Amino acid sequence: MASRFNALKADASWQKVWDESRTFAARDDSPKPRSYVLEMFPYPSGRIHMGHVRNYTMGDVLARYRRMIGHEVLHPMGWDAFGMPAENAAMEKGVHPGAWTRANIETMKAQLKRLGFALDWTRELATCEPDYYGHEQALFLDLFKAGLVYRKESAVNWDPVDMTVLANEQVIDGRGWRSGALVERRKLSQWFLKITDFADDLLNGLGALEHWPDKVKLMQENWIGRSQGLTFSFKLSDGDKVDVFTTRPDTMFGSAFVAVAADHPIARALADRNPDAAAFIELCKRGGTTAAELETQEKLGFDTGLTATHPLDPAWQLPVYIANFVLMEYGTGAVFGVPAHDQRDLDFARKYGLPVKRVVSEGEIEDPVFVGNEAYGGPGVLVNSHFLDGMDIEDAKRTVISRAEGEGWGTGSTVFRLRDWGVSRQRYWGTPIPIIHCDTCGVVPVPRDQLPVVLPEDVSFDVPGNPLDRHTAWNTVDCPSCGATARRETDTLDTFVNSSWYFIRFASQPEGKPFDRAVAEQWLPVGQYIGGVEHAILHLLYARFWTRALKHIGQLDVAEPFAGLFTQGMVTHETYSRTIETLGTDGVDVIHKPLWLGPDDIERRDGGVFEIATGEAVTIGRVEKMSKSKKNTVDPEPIVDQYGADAVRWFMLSDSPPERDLPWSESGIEGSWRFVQRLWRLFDGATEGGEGASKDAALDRKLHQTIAGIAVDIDALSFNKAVAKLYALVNEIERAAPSASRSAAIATLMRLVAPMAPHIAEEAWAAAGNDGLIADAPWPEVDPALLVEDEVTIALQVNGKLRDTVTMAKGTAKDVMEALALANPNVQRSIGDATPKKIIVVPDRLVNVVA
RNA sequence: GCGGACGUGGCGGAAUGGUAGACGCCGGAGACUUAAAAUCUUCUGCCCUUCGAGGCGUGCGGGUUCGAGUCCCGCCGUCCGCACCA
Repeated sequence: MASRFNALKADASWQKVWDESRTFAARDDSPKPRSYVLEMFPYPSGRIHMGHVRNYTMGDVLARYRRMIGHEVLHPMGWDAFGMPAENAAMEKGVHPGAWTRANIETMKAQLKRLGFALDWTRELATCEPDYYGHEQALFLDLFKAGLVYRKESAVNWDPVDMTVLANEQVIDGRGWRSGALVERRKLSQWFLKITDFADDLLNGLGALEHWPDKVKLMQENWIGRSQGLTFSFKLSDGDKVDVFTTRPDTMFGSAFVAVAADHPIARALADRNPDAAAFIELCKRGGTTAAELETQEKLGFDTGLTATHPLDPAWQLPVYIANFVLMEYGTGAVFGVPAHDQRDLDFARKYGLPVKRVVSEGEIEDPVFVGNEAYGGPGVLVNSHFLDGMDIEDAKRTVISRAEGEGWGTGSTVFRLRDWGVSRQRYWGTPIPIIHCDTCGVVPVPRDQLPVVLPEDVSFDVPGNPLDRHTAWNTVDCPSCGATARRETDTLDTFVNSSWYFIRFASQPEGKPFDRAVAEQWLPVGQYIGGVEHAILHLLYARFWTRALKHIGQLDVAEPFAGLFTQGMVTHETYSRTIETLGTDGVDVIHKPLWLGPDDIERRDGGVFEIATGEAVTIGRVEKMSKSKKNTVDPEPIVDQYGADAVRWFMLSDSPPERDLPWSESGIEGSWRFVQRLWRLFDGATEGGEGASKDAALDRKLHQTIAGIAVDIDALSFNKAVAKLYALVNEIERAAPSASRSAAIATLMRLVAPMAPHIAEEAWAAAGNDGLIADAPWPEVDPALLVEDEVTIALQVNGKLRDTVTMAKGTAKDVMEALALANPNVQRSIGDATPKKIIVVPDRLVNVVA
């Protein structure tokens, strides 16, 4: 008789079977159609969290479903194992980063296994092992040889807490993305990858990514930031010249000044002989870079005393300023100011009393004197602009550019916001950059036969900074070129380099080289990539670049690494807090602030919520992303212990659309657990023999509609809809009287739930006497004849309002429908004395009487 | 400031321009039980009700349409990304 489904026991036994039979190992030589399903690999921080569970469950459902429809599926897992937390742990706990990382991997791997993911563990990799990063070093040298790697002295973002350089992308509001410390500017010799060589291609390539979210494509587009315009020269009064870039060459006749960045060569030259200029430049550098500071920061300038000759009017001299709002990193580091049509220029002009001349008019206004403090940037017609007068903006741009090119003082040009990728990190726990610095030979690549350059194990973290710098036994080497004593590069690679090609290594991992081209090309691109939207720019852009770079050097012919991308929402939870009083920094003021409490710290009683430890009343806060700081995390492991893997997986897929946030709740997981038990009661009952040989046509139809429906939903990653359809099917099976149809439906249901709840599906499959694994079973076939209803419910409307519904045979003739509608008492009552003016009949849908 | 997404019951959310609220959660009532748990049945947008029905409902205001959650215009709100990018 019906027993309980023992999830703990079933989970373990089926996981063991899958493991031992290598059920999910992908075959490189398979003749089947291929599916590469990949979720962003985790950083081994210690334990898995609900975000991982949700991410990997989604990928798993897709992978298992694709197997069932006959694909050879590659669904691998590995570890993004280099990074700063390991070094932080080393400093705080005195444990070696490698030992810490490898222990975390063991823990997390065991946790992932308990969720029964259909992963090919034979391809597992960890980026911190020499057999991964050694190949990365080889690829780095290939790119170096191809001229895609260079070294330059540059101002870098220095994180004073983590004691490292950060990429621009890792600076958020002027603070380090990890430490939150205010970033300083420093000059260091750094390694760069020439991502800007591919700026155009990276931008254009977005157009072909049909299965990427528009949002992510747009974010990348904005990040790459292509601007078309004119780059041209001003002759300066000292005989020098200055190049500027503008997207508005049409406004040439509205210019009032030229401004250069504080670190522009002209500014630096002036500072050498003018202490006031030097002081101004210092002032500019001190300015904060946060959004709030920038918004309120005044536009400041320093008059260099130089003048610039307007290229279209030799008699016209413009003052040249050093200005705090001009960026050296963008364009040419110099601009010409058109105050009437650019807000920053207007602010600047008003402050220094410069002329403000209107050159674009949106209507009747043609007065050259521009009034007000709001620049006009909209459409219009050129005015006060000599030969440009009367043209629209685009015409005027073209005219000025062709004139500049004809006269030789400027060229039409494209400028990108994207900068080259600085990959040097002054850290230990990363891929050593395979370069040797020799006093005589300069920069010398490590010879291939000396790869991998392995990280030394014996390092100490008792002082800040990079331990590799202090490790002279490691960093002192003979120059491969001249044999003299030389020094190893002690910078390591940004961890984003590790994740820029791991998906290629998953597809093919030979021993002697990074990948086998033919094998990798069979699997790539990744068909469906799933991960958090936080990687929309950095990781995804770098991986796209790396793929292009490999293509450029002839190692891999793949246009894009990820054909399909899905960004899943976060797992959220209520927050709990009570207010505590604490003294402010002055030691006097009393500040009220929330003390966050965890879900296990509180209890609900007497209609309220209280802290268990103190009995104090607790405030329920907003539902937020699970985070340690808000203490609203739920550890997956005890949940799996209590409810089993299938219930947890089911909950992860239920209710919320996968791209939106999923609010974790106790009642939700209990509901999922109840459903698993409901399934078991059906499956268990089915083995007792399906009594009756009768057909149940309605149930047959429902079953086949469900098979077809959830296939569509899974393909679209609409797991919540697939789950709802399964609930509806189960409801109907439970209500149905015993019949052959019902028994068949239950047998089919096993396969329908197999991608989502694989353990109970295997258990039921085996109990029903089937051979082999349900994981290897084919997806049920759909009988197309059963997808169409033979009866339909028709809505009867009067003036668009629903008055009744009637059931009739599908395909009922229009005039019959109309007659039935007019004969309907509810319709008649609603029409009353009025005469129908018009009757709309939509076959198999509705009749609308307009009266 | 620029760009984007979203707004539907107490909650998560369904809905090719055609019966709004599928499915789940919470909640109510009942059955089974000595009792509880589990399970099952049933109700569950709001208002009004003479129990036949009716009215109102998808952030707000307009519009297109026989018909709008869905399309168009204008607001409001929430969230996300970028941000002195010339």
